[in-house]
Amino acid sequence: MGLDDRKLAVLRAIVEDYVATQEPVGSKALVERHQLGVSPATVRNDMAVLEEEGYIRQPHTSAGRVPTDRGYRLFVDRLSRVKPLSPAERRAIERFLVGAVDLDDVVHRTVRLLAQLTRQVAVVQYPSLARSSVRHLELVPISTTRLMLVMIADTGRVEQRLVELPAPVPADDVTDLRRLVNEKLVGSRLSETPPLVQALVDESAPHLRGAMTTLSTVLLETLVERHEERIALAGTANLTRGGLLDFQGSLRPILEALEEEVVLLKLIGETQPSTTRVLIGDENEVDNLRAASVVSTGYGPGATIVGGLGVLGPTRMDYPGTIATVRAVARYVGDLLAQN
Amino acid sequence: MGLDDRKLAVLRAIVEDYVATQEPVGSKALVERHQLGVSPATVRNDMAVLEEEGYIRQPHTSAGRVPTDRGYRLFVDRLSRVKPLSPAERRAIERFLVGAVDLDDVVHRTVRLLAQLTRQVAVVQYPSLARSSVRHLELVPISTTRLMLVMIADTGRVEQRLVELPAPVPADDVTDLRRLVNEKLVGSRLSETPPLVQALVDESAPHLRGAMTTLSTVLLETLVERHEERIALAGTANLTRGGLLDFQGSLRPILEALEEEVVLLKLIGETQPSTTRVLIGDENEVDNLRAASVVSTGYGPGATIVGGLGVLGPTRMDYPGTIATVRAVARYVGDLLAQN
DNA sequence: ACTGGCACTCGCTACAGTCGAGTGCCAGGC
DNA sequence: GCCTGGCACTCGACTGTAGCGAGTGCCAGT
Repeated sequence: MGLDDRKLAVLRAIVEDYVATQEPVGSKALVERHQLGVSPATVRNDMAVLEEEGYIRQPHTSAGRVPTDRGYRLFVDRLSRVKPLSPAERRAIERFLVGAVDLDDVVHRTVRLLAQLTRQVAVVQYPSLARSSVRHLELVPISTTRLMLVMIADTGRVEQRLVELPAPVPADDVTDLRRLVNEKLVGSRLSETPPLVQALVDESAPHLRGAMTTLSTVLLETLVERHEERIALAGTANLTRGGLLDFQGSLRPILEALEEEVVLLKLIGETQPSTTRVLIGDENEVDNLRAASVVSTGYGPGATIVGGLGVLGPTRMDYPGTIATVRAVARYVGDLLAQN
Repeated sequence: MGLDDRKLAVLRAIVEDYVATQEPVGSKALVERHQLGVSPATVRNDMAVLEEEGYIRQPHTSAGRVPTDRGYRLFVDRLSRVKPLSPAERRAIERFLVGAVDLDDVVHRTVRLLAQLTRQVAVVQYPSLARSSVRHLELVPISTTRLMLVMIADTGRVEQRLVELPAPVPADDVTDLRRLVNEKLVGSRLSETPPLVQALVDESAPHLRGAMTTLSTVLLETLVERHEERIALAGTANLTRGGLLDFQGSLRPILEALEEEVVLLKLIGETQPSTTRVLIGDENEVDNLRAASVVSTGYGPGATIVGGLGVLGPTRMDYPGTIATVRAVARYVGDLLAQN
């Protein structure tokens, strides 16, 4: 792969121009707009090599070049520096997140902020229950055979679920149940809960066992499992920028994918390390999103990660800028959670 | 306005054909597909009158006719009967809603069901807090100066909010606060709450007054006000059916409108009587939605209404079918809530 | 190894011509 | 008086042709 420095510079120039203009870029325009110090003919030769290597391609024989997914990949990995945020953006972030009163509020503000700053579709995962620990469990009697189970996590997340008891349970027993589950479970991570919950059932007094069993089932089935991951979404209207040129003319598959929580979680929820993840076009496992790119990262108080957030846009996006924004927002949100 | 029966029949035929084919309909095709018993020439004369009255129009001089918003309005008001649901649809509704475990679950299932059946964008408002009454209020101490206020409404809705207390409050006082707010507020409608809450502050013992004041503020400000209305949305991908022919080629304004909760509430939240409301194109107050129609209705246990639900689609939609589906789903959801 | 020149490709636009669906109008018939 | 068949007309959709120009690949020359 004889990709000398100049060829890389050419690739970078192509990506930058194409992202800016949304039009295939030719050799002549390239030398005019960037100081490459060589003639169009030379650039053409370089382009031929780049095309052969699969970094760029020609939409039509007589058109300029367009980066391929592979080209964007190389650009992101080796040719771009993360743009520092403008002071204006910095201020926007701070102003937007100050005054959040609630976890719900934080998440909603964040997703809107992210959509607005990047001008793309923003996705924010609520702090994952699997990565939270229990701060408090509350049992509220609704009737003699129904309880409302409310779980408050240390991340501020609150989940509730109706529990149908197999038999009527008197108020005193509810008090006992409440005390028991709190004694055993408060402070423990939900992902490590199953054995604890089992022990809870085994150790409870006979007259509580029936209620405790259904209670534990609900806890395990609905609160611990992935099913209860939550997602906030904003900025879908941004998909229509670039008037159907992006996404090869059909928003349909994208919108469909965005309606599936499972898909969204896959996109932004699997961020383990604190690095920012960039998925470009094809690299995406979801078929519907092969015309899109995703920039995502984890967030959380301090160094721990409790959830993911990111944005989705056309492969033709401003990667350095987007990456910088996503990171910055994640950091601010993490700080906000840390104060909690 | 000399709109005799035949002219109305012609209008009905035009609407039905246009909705089915999505193409301007001409006089010849009309007499072929409907038994009007007259010749194309006669139909043409009728069409000329209908056009003069503003019920239909010609997109181009040499094209067929297309209904105007006014034409759809007349069609909906006087020319269509509500289609009975097919047994298949009936079954789909039942199957879909059975097994809902939670209010959240009910709402999510409902909105997806509605989107799927009507093949349009579905919107479901959570039971309005203003129309609910308090079943229980729970105060969970997070720290000495922070409480989590959890409100459970009789509609099954659960809202929580963090309360920052002005001064540390010992556990015993929290118990007192909990008892007081529950004694006073349980059973009352939230819309009628303000005086009760005020009384609560006035009557509380001096050492509780500070905490009670902020508590009441939170109750009033965030739980009672419109701000806390919630909305579920599904089926945005359906906007892309009809490949950009609907919505005059731009989804942008629609998607923007759908991101604004306030707008959605205006659309479906203002349903007072139990009748189904149909807003066609221009009739809509939201500028962004002047190319769309909305069919909405209220739902609730029995005859009371606790929230709204509906669908949004192109003005060119199957009104009778959509109206029938929306009504049926609303009724089923109401029944489901009544069982609660 | 780079550059200028040149022939070539091919999409885009404009233009002319044809086709046909659909209309409006009018004279004639029930 | 209302309906009908006929006829001339309009105009969008489609087709084919031609010219333009951006952009390329290649080659010979420095």
